[in-house]
Amino acid sequence: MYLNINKEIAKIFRDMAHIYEFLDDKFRALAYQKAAQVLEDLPDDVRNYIALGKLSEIRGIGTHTQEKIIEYIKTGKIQKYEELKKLVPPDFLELMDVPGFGPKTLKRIYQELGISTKEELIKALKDGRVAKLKGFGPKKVENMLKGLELYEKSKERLLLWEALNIANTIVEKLKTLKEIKNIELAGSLRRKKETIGDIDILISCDDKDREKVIDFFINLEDVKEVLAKGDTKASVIIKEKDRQVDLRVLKPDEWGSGLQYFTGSKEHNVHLRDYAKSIGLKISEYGVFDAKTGEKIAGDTEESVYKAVGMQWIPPELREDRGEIEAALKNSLPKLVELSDIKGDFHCHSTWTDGFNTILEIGQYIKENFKYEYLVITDHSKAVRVAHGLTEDDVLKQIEEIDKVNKIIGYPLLKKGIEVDILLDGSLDLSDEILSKLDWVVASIHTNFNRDNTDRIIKAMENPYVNVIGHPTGRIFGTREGYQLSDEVFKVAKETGTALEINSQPLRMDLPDIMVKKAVDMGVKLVISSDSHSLSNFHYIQLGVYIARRGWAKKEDVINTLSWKEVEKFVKDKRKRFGVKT
DNA sequence: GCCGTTTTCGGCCCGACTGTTTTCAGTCG
Repeated sequence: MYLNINKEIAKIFRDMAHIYEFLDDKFRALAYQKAAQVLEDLPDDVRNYIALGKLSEIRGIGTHTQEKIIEYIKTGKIQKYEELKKLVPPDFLELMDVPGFGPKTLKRIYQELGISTKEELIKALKDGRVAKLKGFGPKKVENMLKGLELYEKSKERLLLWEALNIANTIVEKLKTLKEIKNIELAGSLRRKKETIGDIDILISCDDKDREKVIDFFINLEDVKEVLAKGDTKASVIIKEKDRQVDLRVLKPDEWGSGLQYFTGSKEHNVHLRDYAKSIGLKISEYGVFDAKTGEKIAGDTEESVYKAVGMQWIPPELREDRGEIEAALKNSLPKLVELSDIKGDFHCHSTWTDGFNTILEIGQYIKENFKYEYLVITDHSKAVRVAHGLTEDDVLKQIEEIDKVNKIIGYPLLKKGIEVDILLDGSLDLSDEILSKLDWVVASIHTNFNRDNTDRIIKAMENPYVNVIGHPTGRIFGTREGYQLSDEVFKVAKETGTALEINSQPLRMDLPDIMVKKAVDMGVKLVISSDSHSLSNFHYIQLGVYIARRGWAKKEDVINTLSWKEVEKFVKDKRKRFGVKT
């Protein structure tokens, strides 16, 4: 059985794109690249789209790519791909991702030197054979070797939370320079993608101040090595995690178009510029121009850039070419949820199980550092032995403890909850009687990840006391990929009035953005949770908000934006639905 | 191979940089 068929086919399409590039058929390459992207962005198994006849409706998938997808599902392979593979040495497909290794370069090395493996190629680069080819030289060869090193390094991407912290430290230092007029993170960091390659910082200042600003940047104590320094750009490697940080300096009147361009994504920019072209405009990092007269129409702010092409300003988190351009044209972009909308947190652990802080410490910390109306304490239940999960008796005792702490705090900030375990058969490891005494119940899977868990999750959602499914896909970066959530899960969530969690732990970020979008589209409610195990963890909630925004979530989609009274209604409504007395 | 934004055929983002060239191809973001 296929573990993740969307990704498998996307991988093949990416390979095919590479092969077509190699064969100098760049537009066909583009088409396969796009189709691969679309497949990876699908929140659901591609077979379900086919069953509903909706696959070819998606922009980027046409009759021929659809046929090939169906062929793969039926036969486990794509004939055309098998044929194409014979035309390119297998190592070269990977090599095309290496900086400095374009299709033209590789093709000539293959044809003129008869080289077909990565190993041979490295040897030929080093012994001077490549440098002797016409149009090649020592510098190019040097850059290719450097590219190989960079490629190995860039395979390890930073998690968003780490990257944000590193970048913000530098931004704060830069902000102390009064010459800087604007400063923003750019690239995938500004879009809040799950993982980040390079850190891009954008600033604007007067021309005369450029040198001073760039010098200040490359002389920061965080900098380990300066890679490049020019008039408009500097690249450094910083001490922390040996990461590359690029600083780009813009002119103040090009701030908007520059920021727009450097924020990306590439796909978003291509689509945007393509559209602009169709209405007689031209967009570049220097501004929006009339294509005929060359007259500059906009560019000082990002708003002006989008406005010039008749669109709403698009929040960076949406700029992935997943329909935001069409929506912005129709003035129908959602108003995304914001951190300031969040009134409470629904998932955290105390010293009663595997948390580092007592309930009192947690309560006092939240009172001092957050403007929350409520925080639900949700320790583990007994099945999670490694965390000393709570028994029925423990739960009753903890309820008393929370009442005591609330008295000390002065108001009922802390609510009584549990992270109850979903067992292999989908039943829960605490009785309904105990669950009924709690304000809020998170149900999570902590065992048997390597199976389709649809049945377990659905059974848990059909329990009247379960309010949200914790970390729904079970993924952990670098450890487990997580299971797919079938359509059925979203349907039953909607029907039963059960929410899905956006777990904000940096290693989880679970739900992933594309599934958040699916939940939003299907009317399933979301809960953003820090899943804190220590006081500093509570700040992860910001990360969850970013993910929610990348999934197009509005305030109304997120339970944390409700007052506690409204949360209680959400809980009661579900119990009523199942005919339970409340 | 895809798509329809006064197109169902004829396009497919834009500009900078680099290294190799005597005017530009290849690559990148």
